[in-house]
Amino acid sequence: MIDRHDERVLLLLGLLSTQSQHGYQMNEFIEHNLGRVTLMKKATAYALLTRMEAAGLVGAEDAREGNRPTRRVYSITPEGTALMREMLVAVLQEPSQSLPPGDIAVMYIAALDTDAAIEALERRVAAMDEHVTELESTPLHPTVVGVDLAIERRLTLMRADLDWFRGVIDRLRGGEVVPRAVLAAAE
Amino acid sequence: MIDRHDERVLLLLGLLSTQSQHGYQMNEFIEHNLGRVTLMKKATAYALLTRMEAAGLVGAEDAREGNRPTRRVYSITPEGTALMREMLVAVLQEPSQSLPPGDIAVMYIAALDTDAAIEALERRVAAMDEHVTELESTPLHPTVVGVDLAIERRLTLMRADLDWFRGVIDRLRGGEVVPRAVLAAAE
DNA sequence: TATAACATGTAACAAGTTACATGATTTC
DNA sequence: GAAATCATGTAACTTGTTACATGTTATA
Repeated sequence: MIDRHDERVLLLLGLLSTQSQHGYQMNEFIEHNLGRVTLMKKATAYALLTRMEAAGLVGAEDAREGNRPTRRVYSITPEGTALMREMLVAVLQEPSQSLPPGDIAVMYIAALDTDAAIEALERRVAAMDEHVTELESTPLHPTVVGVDLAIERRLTLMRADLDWFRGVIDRLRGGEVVPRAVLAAAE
Repeated sequence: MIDRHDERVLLLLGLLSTQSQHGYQMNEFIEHNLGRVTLMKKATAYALLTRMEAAGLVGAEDAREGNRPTRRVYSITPEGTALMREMLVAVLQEPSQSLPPGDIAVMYIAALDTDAAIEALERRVAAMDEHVTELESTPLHPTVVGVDLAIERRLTLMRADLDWFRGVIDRLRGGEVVPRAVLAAAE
């Protein structure tokens, strides 16, 4: 029921590992502070919390202040803490065999004529450069310890990607990558 | 109906841009030659081809040899060729704001005690190293032009990630990243 | 004789997103 | 008085995956 490789579970467990919180609170925090590390939507977080409660990873208690809507306050359980540790080790130790978006397009780049390819890649490089600059000037994260580390990693990867694409542009200019039919032979 | 940012559409269009082919043929080719660049399953490819036909990107014709099952042979249309070009430019020019898997775990790395973190990261680094070596020794791709370029990019990104993780291990050893509560403050 | 390959597709299921319902309170 | 905030959750929709149905031919 709970996917032990779902990083969003890890995120929610991590948020609860320091403070008991209600769903709305976590969602606001994620939206305002962690937009850079997750794309999880609010409805998904609510659903996940419900499933995590059913799995015994978190406990829940209803609380009300005045006439406001009831808050469902979640607290991490010992099982949740244990799973968080397990998931951390599991995710950290196994390298993600992820497919970088854009790889299919890179594969077919020779299907474009050289000028069009160069133009497209120059736009990409410019946008990436801007993005790197923006990330570099981001102040250290005030609240969540570790976000800076994740951002640092992203910067590293982005810089490497950027350099690689610059190299491809150079090769396109030098005629090393020439437009041609995409398939040499299909068995 | 057809997502103009779906790289799997691009993949299928690319395959058809050189040769008319039937679905089974494309699926076999993808499974045997392109397992490194896509995770698309066969049923998904069949469904996509059907939708692409409805969208006019490909034409289809039934063919039969002897008593074998009928093959539905797809050919790219002028609209398909035009879309392929558009998609290539679009995907190449806009940098993918992708979230590298593992970032959440990296963010919470300080929730582990230092020894456990180092141990996990050493396993990761060893596995990544092996993977890099394997990719480096992969022979140039015999059939699909451009796969080598995509693999080269992956290698670049993997090497950068690898180096970064080695640096984190060093910092953990040097006591620069210390275990501590994950949240400093939640507003 | 059994099972793998050929070739397509459907049905059932799982999971995520969008949009909305609900109803009080605070802010403009 | 209108709109945004607070707080949770549901319903409808889309999409992908797994497993299977189908029936012939080649292989072990």
